[in-house]
Amino acid sequence: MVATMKAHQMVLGWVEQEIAEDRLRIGQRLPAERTIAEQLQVSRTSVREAIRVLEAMGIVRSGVGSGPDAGTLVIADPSAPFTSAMRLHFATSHLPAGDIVQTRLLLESWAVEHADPASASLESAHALLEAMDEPNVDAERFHQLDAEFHVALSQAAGNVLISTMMGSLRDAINQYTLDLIVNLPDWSATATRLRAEHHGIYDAVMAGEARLASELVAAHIEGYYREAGIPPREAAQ
Amino acid sequence: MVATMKAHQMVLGWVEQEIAEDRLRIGQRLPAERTIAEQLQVSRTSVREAIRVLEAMGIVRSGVGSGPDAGTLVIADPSAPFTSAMRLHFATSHLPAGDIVQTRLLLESWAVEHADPASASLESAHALLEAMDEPNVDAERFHQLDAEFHVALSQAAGNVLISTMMGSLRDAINQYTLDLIVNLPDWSATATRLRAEHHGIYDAVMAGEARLASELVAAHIEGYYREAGIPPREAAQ
DNA sequence: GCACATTTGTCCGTATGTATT
DNA sequence: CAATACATACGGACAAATGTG
Repeated sequence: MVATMKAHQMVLGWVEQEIAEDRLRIGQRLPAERTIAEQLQVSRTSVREAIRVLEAMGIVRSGVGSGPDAGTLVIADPSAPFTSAMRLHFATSHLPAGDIVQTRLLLESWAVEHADPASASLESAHALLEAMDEPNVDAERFHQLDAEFHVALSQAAGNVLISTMMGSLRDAINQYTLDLIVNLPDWSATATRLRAEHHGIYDAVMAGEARLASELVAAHIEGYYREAGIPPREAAQ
Repeated sequence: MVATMKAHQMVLGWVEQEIAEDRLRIGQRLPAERTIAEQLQVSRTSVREAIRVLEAMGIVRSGVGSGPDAGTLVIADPSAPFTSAMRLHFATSHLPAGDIVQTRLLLESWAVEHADPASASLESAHALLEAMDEPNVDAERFHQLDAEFHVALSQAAGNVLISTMMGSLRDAINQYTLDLIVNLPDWSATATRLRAEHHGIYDAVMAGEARLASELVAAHIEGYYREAGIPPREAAQ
């Protein structure tokens, strides 16, 4: 069992154990690659492969040179694995766009319903609303602000997992939706509608109208994707 | 930009492009590591690092030798990145158990509410029910069957993303909950209750009582974790 | 059964770039 | 301006697995 385990997986297991038993905390640095290699009796190549995987998972970050930003240190970026992996799986066409939209709908309507009106992230949401209200934003810029608005909104519920997933899902189909949105017949009319809906959602959240906010955001997302041509599988919630 | 990009990321980008443009499909093999290295003008080490990352993402699988199981071939296992990354992030203590439970509750109650009574996965769910009804299953075995039952149940809604996430979330806190369950004062009584609740949920799904099934499963999960000592942040749904 | 080719797995040595001291 | 520490990257070499002739 242990003998047949690949060398880099041994390193992965070692790091996981070190973290689980609190010998490695966030912000701390891993030993140098050569040191780990010697300790675990594997080659540096294997250590590097493991570090690459951990990097992709958002568990560590490595930098060259010396000093505070150098070496390999433990971080906590839960969004990293979701975003990149989701994009690739979506590309394989084995993850239907409809499933992604449906999931995003579920997560976001929940998040909005459970948002805390006093949350700081709602302040950034408001700032993004104002930025989108500028008359001279183009479709692409609007789309980006739109994405940030939805993420900020969903952070107000205080569940890092849900807001992280939400953001990653949107990223995964970002290009997909953008391609369709910029080709809309009447972008100006669509933008006006989206602005009004955003304000309606934001106001409902701030007023503590949880149920209404949830319904508004669901309708907003459904309309958005229906216009973009992604078939909504069924109404979530 | 391109010049400063790390060598293995170039390989990752290349693979993603190959997949996105449909030159690389599921089941197909990547060129040999040395071939890729030569094509992209990077070292074999860099190619291997990229393959390790893709492997962790559940995008490829590599085997030694020659033949059908050899080489590096494209697969589609969306659960891989979730399960492993979730476990590690949970270990860093920057992903609260309450958030995980809350998310699982949301996903599973949705899945049950949207389950198709005619789905094949409900047949396996029924088989698992019967296995759990055996009087001589121990706590650990019961726990494992329990986990499989919930996954099978959530697959009946037909959204691969949601059932995958659901399963991974349960995996991430699997050990956590198991440790507490096996130390229950009266395991026998708990098992009896869980059995009854499982049957209730299953029957409601089969009868098309979506709303009821959803409420039952929510109560079931909440009770389960309350007993295990994880503070439920708030009722989801 | 045996030699051979192919391909991943693993390791080592070495050179380079970066940043602190 | 060195010396040091570290990740990055490359190429060569051999082992192990799995087929084919």
